[in-house]
Amino acid sequence: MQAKAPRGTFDVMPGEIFKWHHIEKTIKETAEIFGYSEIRTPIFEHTELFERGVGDTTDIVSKEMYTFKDRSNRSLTLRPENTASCVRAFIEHSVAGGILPAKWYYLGPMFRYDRPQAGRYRQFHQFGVEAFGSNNPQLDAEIISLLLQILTKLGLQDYELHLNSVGCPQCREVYRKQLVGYIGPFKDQLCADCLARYEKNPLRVLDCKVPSCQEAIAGFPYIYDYLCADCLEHYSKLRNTLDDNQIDYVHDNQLVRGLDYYTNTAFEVHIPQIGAQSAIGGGGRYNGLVKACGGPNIPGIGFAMGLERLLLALESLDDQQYKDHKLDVFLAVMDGKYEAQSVKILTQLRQAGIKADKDYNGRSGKAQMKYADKLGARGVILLGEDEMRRNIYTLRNMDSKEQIEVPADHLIDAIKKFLI
RNA sequence: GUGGGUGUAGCUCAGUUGGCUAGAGCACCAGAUUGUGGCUCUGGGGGCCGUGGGUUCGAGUCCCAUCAUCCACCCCA
Repeated sequence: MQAKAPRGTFDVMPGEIFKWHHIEKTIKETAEIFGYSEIRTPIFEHTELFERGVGDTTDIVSKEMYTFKDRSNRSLTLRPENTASCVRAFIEHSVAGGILPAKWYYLGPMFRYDRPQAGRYRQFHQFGVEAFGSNNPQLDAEIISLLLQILTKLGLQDYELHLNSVGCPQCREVYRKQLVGYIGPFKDQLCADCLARYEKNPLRVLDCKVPSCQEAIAGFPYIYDYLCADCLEHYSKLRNTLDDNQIDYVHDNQLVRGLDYYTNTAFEVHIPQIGAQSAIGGGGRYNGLVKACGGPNIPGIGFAMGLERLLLALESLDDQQYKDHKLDVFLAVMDGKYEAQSVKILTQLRQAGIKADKDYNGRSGKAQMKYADKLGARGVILLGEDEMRRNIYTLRNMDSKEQIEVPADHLIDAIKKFLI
């Protein structure tokens, strides 16, 4: 039995949790300003949901899922992402029969069996949004804008937005056939990975980083050159909307997302400083997904954002601004015979909503002062022989060192006036 | 799944060509005259030297394996 969290997982200890609270709060507030409501789906789902919803040729499904059998021999899988679950919930609860678009957000842990490295964990956390029931490119722009606004609110400036369109099944099929024809003669120049991509998902050969592959495919057309009239219009409307709203982006012909269900808009936001895993968020349109999962023919769009990566990017920022005094007052008991009395006072303070604590380890008076200081107390209440006899308390302000005596009956008011 | 780096106290690290009871700083605890914090000084607790083998009179130091961790590939958040 070793005390060690499993590989690729980690604890967020109490001293660090304020960072998480801060980004979670910012994220939720922003999503709600944009009109998105939280949805919580199960941490595990039927394995089949991910196989169909994510695509069984993807790396995620083919080699990264935590899949297990339950006691009734059902095959279940810890969610590797949350879009498939949202689609399932959308269908299961017949949301399409209500007001559309349905605008949802989620926040929670995801699981992928990957080799850990900077910004990549086996249990990691994503924030994401999904909007079902509109194909309006303004909605694509809204989603991108939401993602960027969160980054801005958190104080992150140095991000890059990459944008592309992967077309619809019709124009992509035309392009795919052309591309296969182009690549065919150069097959022997491709790396082993690209040879596999050539068979399964030839578009992905385009963003291979192996130099020999890049040489082999140099000059080949991109999907952009094959977009049909509708897809091209969708893409230019999106770009116009972004331009109108001063959102900078880079058109990236090589941005081809790994998940099978994407149509039209694809985007990624990178923060290069955080390492090789620099994609802090990414997403796109998935107009065929709801139908593919057995629902009505309803379009959708969404993105996901990695919270650990967000934290990495935020690490350079000043921590202090998020920290607060942990305690309003510390109750220092200078004489052991008043221990019982101190517990009663503590109870009153806490009932009055004052953040208060005391020593439980028999510290001396001096040590209690040190302890109060380390706990970040604004003030200390001194309780000893003198105070008990005169029915008062001594109140010390830890910042100003000022000390006053207050009648026992007025303790709560005095604390609020003197310290808070 | 592949490659490289690293594993010594809670944390950051020293530890000379293998050789006495394994060290420092920070952190923690206790003192520095009687009921008072941050600075300073003094003292103290705490180490299967990642784990398991091997070489040797002798291994923290060398060799092998294994695990973990970090970084990169891959993929992605």
